[in-house]
Amino acid sequence: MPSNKIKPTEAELNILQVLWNMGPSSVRTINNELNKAREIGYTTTLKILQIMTEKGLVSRIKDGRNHIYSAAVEQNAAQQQLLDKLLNGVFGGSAKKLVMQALGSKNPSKNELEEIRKYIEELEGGES
Amino acid sequence: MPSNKIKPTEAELNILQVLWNMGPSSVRTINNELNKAREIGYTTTLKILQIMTEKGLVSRIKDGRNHIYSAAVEQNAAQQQLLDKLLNGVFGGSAKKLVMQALGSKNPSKNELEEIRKYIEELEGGES
DNA sequence: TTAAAACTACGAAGAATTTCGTAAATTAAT
DNA sequence: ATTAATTTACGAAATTCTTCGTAGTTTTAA
Repeated sequence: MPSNKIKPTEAELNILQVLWNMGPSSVRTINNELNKAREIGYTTTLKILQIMTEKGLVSRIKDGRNHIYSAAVEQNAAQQQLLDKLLNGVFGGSAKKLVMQALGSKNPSKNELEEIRKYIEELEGGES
Repeated sequence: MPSNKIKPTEAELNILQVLWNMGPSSVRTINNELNKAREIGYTTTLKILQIMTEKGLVSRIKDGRNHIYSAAVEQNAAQQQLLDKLLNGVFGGSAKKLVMQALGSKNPSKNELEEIRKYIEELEGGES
């Protein structure tokens, strides 16, 4: 298997989000994005990226004097991992509870609900 | 409103889980439960509980020389809070993606799917 | 060609979290 | 009654995470 356990810290997760949304990016770009939410120093972002490189959470290539960073963990894998943790951690393993709470608290559009309903019907058709 | 923001640390969350599952418990009991997963010293557990008391995450009463601790945050509130975090953190705020991934990866029973489907239909009836 | 600006590396301070040792008090056992 | 065991409080070490300053290099601008 490709990677072990994905356990990004808060700061690392913020950076991964940027990379997932924007694709491969320079430190400058990433830092600019992060600063939309909260002031954070350039070298802070750089440092975290260097740590993430060591951990294998991101990869980087040189582009002139710059580094271009990319997420090295799939968004899906991270989603799955953190979802499992939440599910077992606070929802006692009940996907139903989690799903219902997610649907209830956010208010998804009719379209989204429709898609989810169809998906459920697919699943129901499938197996026990 | 009763409480502000619930932001339990990892260790605190482990303890809350025990309290949610077992109800009000002594330090000894809690520590025993935690030790089923991983070795952890008695005074460590005690210390975390003391910190949690200060933060208002748990409450306690005296029972002879012992303290009996109870969760002071509702499981629901913690669920909501952590769900939001996951949603915004890794699912880009899309409840649909989260729900579908949760349904897809776990495999809920037909009964559960049925309940969820009904719930969705309720929601669809409700609002925009 | 010199000065300013932008970049990486690195160390280390600061903050938050986790861990446990020790002391003091209370209870239980011998 | 002594001793051993159990408990709470507390301090502080150890660990992890976040933040940034400084130094050195490379590029850009004047």
